[in-house]
Amino acid sequence: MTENRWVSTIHWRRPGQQTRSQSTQSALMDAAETLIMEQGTEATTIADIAARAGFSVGTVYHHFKDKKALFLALFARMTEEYAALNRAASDPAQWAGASIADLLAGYLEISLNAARDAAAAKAAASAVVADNPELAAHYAEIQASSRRILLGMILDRRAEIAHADPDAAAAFVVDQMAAMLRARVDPAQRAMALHPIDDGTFIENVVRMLADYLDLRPSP
Amino acid sequence: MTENRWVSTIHWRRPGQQTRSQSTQSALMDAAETLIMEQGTEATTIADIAARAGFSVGTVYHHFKDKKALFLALFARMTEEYAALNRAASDPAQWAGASIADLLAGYLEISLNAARDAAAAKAAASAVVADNPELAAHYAEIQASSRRILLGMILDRRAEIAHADPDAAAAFVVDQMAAMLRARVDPAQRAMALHPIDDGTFIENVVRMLADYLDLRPSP
DNA sequence: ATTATCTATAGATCTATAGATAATGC
DNA sequence: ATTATCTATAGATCTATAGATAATGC
Repeated sequence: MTENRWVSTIHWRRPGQQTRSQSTQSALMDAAETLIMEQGTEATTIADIAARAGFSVGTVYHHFKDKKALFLALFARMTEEYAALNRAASDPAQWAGASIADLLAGYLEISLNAARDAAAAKAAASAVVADNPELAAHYAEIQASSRRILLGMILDRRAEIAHADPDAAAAFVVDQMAAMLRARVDPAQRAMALHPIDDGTFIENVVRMLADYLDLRPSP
Repeated sequence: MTENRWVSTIHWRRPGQQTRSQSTQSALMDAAETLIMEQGTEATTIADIAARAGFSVGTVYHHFKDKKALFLALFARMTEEYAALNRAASDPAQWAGASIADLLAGYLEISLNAARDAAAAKAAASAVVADNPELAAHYAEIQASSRRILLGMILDRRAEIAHADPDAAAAFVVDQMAAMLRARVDPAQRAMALHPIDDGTFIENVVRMLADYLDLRPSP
């Protein structure tokens, strides 16, 4: 084994070195992601992952130091995708002229789309975090940062808020919106809904509820 | 081994037969519950459970047919406790004279208290359900039934609702309240909150938000 | 006598590695 | 020549059982 084949903190193969093998790594990670979502982390064996991706057990260990390294790589991949989405969505220029209600609706729409596209990645990342408490803080911070950005953009439009305590009300609204979004996106929670509605209706009504609470009025 | 020692569908020891051994069963189940919450179902071994409860591996198998039976027993125990709480809380007599806002606040308060008391049981039950998809429907139904009862009680007071579509609005409100409650109770989600508030403030503001959405007015 | 518990272990998995073979790069 | 892959397997766990011993019940 060559030196420095594994980045020490996040033990997977340094990307870009062997372009040829990257598709194998992706295939293994995709397989792991799907299997974790189907049956959880512990029940997902290396042999399972190899078979699902169409490789052998040895190949998995050629690309990843051990099982944990593969799972950490999965977490890092999901994290990066999320951060990229976040950067794109929180570009202030994109929201010039938008009202608070526009911001809320936009956040909900972007999040619902992302959740649909990256359902497997998110579910797998959650499962990995559950088994690796050392990641929990980082994961929480990633989630919180996107909300903090939204909160900042809302508070830039504080003049629209007629609620007696705009700062507390805005933070409350962002937290509760996140809770409603989470329940909407989590299949287990969604199965318990009394009243199935489509995404458009969901967004519309959540925004109305939050806007009423903030007591929004057109900015001067 | 005697015949019929295990109830076939839910494979654990028929209760009441050997009163003497029930405390052992409870101790094993309590240990399993704690361990599952700490490290998940797969990582929790029979040896772990036995050691935590102060018994040997053989004892676990004397009381439970296999690992799955122990987990199903845990699920059933939590289910029964939840159903009992539900029966108590949904007694219409208890809510005579209550407004819709009172109902919402009451539901939130009861749920928060129950969640605090039964955090381990709920977390363990969720983990068990995640590994046993055949339970998911039953679990969802249990959760949904408590919401359905609440919805029924709200609709009995339909006259208070000035929203254009009282039925849809009430169902939406109950679903979103459940989402906010869930986020409040789940430690992982709670860690991401931007704005930490105490239970009383949480209840007060959620009720205000939901009441505004329903556009409640005093019943005639 | 019957039930509860313990000790010891067989059998089944699963992780990770060693060593051989096939595919690419210079 | 170097990297990717496969096959085969050692070593570590973990589940579940068999058989012996201790504790209770009649």
